[in-house]
Amino acid sequence: MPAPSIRARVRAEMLDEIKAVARRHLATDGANLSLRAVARDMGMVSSALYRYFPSRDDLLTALIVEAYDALGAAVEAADAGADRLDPRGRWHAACRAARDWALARPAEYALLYGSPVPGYAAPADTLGPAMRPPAVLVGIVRDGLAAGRIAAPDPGELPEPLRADLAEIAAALAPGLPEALLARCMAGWTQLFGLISFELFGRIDRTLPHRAEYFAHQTDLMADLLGLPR
Amino acid sequence: MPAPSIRARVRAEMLDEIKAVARRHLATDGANLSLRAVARDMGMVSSALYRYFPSRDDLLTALIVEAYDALGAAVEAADAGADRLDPRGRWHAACRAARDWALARPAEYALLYGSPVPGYAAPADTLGPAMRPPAVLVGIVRDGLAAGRIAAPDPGELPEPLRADLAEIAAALAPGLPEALLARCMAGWTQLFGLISFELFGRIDRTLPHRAEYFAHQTDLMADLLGLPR
DNA sequence: ACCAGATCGAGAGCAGTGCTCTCGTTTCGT
DNA sequence: ACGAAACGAGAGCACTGCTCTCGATCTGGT
Repeated sequence: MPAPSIRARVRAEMLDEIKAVARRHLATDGANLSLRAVARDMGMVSSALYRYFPSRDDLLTALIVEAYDALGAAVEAADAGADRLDPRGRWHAACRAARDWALARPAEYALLYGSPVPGYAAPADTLGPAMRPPAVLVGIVRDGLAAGRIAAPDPGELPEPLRADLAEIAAALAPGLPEALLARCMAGWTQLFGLISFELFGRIDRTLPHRAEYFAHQTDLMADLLGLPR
Repeated sequence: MPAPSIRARVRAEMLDEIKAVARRHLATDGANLSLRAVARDMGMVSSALYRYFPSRDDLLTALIVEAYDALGAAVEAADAGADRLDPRGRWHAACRAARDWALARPAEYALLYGSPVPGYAAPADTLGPAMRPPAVLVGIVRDGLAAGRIAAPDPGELPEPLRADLAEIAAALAPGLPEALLARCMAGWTQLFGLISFELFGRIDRTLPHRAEYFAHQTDLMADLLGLPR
C-alpha cells in the first residue's frame, strides 16, 4: 500500500472540511458562497484556501459533483429497495427519494438545478453524475418493457426528425427502448424536476398544504402517461 | 390633466432608462447585476442610482414584475390568437409563446424562474403577474370543459385531503373546475416550466437538435393527459 | 542525517461590489 | 421670490474574489 504521507492525509481531511463548511454556508447563505467566510469559519485566512481550490468556482464544482452523486445514489437506492417487478412502485420510490433529498438540502438542490451563472460552464466531471437520476427512471421503464408490463406507444406519433434524435439518445442510454417511450421518460424526468423546483422555490400555492400527496398524485399522472401497470 | 412637471417627466424617463440598461446588463452578465456598472453605462455615479431605486433588490424586483407581465401578455396574446373552439390548438399556442419568449430573453426567464436568492422574498407585487401564464392554461381547460370538449376525470383518484386543497384553489382560480382536472392543469404548467428550464439551462441532451419538435411533442403529451380533443 | 525543494499559512494589496453620508446645485410649489 | 424638496457627485465603509510575497514546516532522495 502506498502509505500516504502525513501531509497527504492532512490535505485530504482539509479538502473534506472545506467542503463541509462550504456546504453549511450554502445552506444558510445560498448560492452566493463567500470564500472568506468559509476561511474565517476554519480559522484560516482566505488566501490559504487557494492552496486547496484554485478558485471559488472550483469549490462550487466540487460541491456540485458530490451533490449529484449523493442525489443519484439516493434515487438508485430507493429504486433498488422497491419490488423489481412493480414498475409503478419503483417509479414512485425513485421520485419520492429525489424529492426527499431535495427538501432536506434545498440549497444543494438549487446549486444543481437552479439557474446557472452565465459564465459558469459545467465541467465534464459533472455530466456523468448528473445523468444518474434520469437514468434510474429510464431503467425502470426499460425493465418494465422487458418484462412485458409496459406497452410501447405508437411510434407514428413522432415526427421523423425527432424520432431520429430520440433513437440516437436511446441507442446510447437504453438500447432497444422505443423512441416514444423514451420521450415519455423524459417527460417524467422533466415533470419531476419541475415539481421539486416549484415546491422548493415557493411557487406552489400556499393553499396547498398536502404537498406530499400532491407530489404523489402528480408523479402518478406521469406513471399513467408512461403506461406503468397499476 | 395633472400637467406633470418637467422633473416628474425626467424622473419617469430615468426610471425606464435605468431598467432598460439593467436589462441589457442582465442579458450579458446574468443575475449578478452590478449597480455600479449600470450607473457607469449611464454616465452617472453609483450613488445617484439610489435616488431611483432604494436598493439593488428593488431594481431587480421592478425588472421581475415587468418580465412577468411581458411573459403573461405574450402567452395571453398567443392564446387569444388561436381558434377559441380548439383547446389543443390554444394549448400549443400558449406553450409555444412561453417558450419563444424565454428563448428570446434567457436571462429574464432565469430571473423569474431560476433559483431564488435565499434572502430575497418575492414582494406581493410579483404574485399577481406571476399567475398570468398558468391562468391562461387553466382558462383553456375551463373553456374546453364548458364547451363539452373535455371530460372530467374520475375525482376518486384524488385522496381526500388533496382533493380539498385543490377544491379551494379551484374556487379561487376557476370556479367549477373539477379538482382532478385542475391537478392536470398544474401538471401541464409544471411540465411547461420544466421543459423551458431544461432547454434554457443546457440540460437537454446535445444529441437532440430538433428542439422545437421535441417541445411540441412533449406539450402534446400533456394535452393528451388533459384529455384535450385532437 | 541532512538538505534542496515542495508545500503551507499569514499578511498585504488590488480591483470590484452594495450602500451611506455629505455637500453644493437645480428645480418645485407656494 | 423664497424655503423646501429633489438631484448628482464624491468620499468613504465593509465586504468580496484573487494575487503575490515571505517566512515556516514538511518530504523525499542522497
